[in-house]
Amino acid sequence: MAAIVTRFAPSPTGMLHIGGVRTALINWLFARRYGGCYLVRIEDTDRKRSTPEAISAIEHDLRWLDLQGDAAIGFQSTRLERHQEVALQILDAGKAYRCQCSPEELDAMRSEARAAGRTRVYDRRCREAKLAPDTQCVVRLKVPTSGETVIEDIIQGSIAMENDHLDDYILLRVDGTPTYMLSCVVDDADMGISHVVRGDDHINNAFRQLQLIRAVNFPEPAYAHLPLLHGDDGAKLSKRHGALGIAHYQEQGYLPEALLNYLMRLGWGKGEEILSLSQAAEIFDLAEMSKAPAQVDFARLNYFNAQYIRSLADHDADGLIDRMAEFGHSKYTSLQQGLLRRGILSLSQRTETLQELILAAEIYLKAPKWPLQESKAEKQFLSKVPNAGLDQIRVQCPDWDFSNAVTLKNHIEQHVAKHGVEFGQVGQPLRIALTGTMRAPDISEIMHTLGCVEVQQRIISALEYAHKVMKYPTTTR
RNA sequence: GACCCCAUCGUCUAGCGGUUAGGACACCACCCUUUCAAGGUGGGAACACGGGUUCGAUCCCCGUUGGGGUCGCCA
Repeated sequence: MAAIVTRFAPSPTGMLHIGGVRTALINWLFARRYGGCYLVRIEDTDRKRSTPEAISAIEHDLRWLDLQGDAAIGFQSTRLERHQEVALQILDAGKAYRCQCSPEELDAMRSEARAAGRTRVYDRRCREAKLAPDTQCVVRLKVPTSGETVIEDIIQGSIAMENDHLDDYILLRVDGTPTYMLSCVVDDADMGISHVVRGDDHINNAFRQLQLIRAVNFPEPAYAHLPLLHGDDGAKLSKRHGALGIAHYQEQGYLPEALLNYLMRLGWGKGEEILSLSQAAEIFDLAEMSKAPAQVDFARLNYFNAQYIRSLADHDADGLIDRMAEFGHSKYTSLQQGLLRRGILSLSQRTETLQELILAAEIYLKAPKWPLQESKAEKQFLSKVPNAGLDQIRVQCPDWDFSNAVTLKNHIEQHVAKHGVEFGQVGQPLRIALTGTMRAPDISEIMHTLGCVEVQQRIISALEYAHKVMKYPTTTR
């Protein structure tokens, strides 16, 4: 078999959305599976609609996802002359012709065709006119008027289309620039693309592109048309869903590998659900993909992201902390890093995104500010603090072993037993004194993470506040 | 409207003629428990419909319905 070469070919007319990323990912996966090459090409032949902002956004997004392609990103606009050359070649061969129909005439044909229930719009009136090169006109491809074109699509199976339903579509515009149909086919051929893997909104293009490929005798690529993704409301997903731009997911604190893992599982169910890209690349195949469209489900995406965050916290805490710093555009001091290293695992069990993780980590990086933001927590604290003996804990701290949470738990349990109360009567106010919130990790976990000195200081601050508002004694002395 | 495609729990999926239709997310209950989680156990929940083919259809064929895509001098 010839070398496998795939490509992802976004047009820079807007944000890269989740559907486009999935297409890129599938291209990547397939190329990797068969030791092939995955390329990226920007389809910017429409210079009116392509923007430099969109191009840099796409480059940024692909870099974030690490789906940049195995060679430098190509730009279709740089290959104008080659596209024109091929068009002229087809023209010379008599397989294309000049057409001078105006947009107005075409509009008329369009409504006529629609009214008549015809798929083909253009009535081919210039087909045999043999217009001179100097007249203002476009170049159209002569599509066979009979027979049918069959695509053996790797995902969709065999799809047939009657040639008479196909238009003599435009290759070169009036201004001489190539259309997408032309440049796509030429670039695919010149880049040696063996497998065209794209959204199934391109199925109809495949029939038409095949006519062009045959007209110029390019090798025919294999096709695989992916069913499109739908939004969670069942509506179609598109560039117009601004909120679904990939940058949005990055800003929310999703991990690219989690997003990709989630996306990979839409339409492909082989192997374990949580599968790294390299694991997936070992077993992936296009033929196994579902023909049915899938809806994106953010709850499920969150689950995948949470799994990745937890696994990172468990196996590569420093790596995760680095990513938190990067995400928050901040740099942690070595003291803070130490705190995070100790606390990250239990924090990760209650967060789904980097953003949430950073927020949750504040309990270790910042002492609670009294009065508390969380008034319910403050009420809870004030009501239980008189019987909790927090100051005794503070005094005993230096004698306790802070090196791990298990021994700390024993110390606290002994303290609780001495007081003859329920654990919660001490644990609750202590947790709030230490973190300022009721939603926090295990109390001994918190103390272990914070360390003796910080625990003492936070207890003092909390008791001072209690004293201030309810004349509660700050020390046992 | 014409053409093309699709159809298993709410969602993502497994299934490739004979299964108690499996798993995951979400949801509910219980357990664990010092809060919040995580974890564990259990539960409800699906083959769109109608015809065939067959001893037997979720699976094969044909319709219907529903959904999607395309119909640009956009890509």
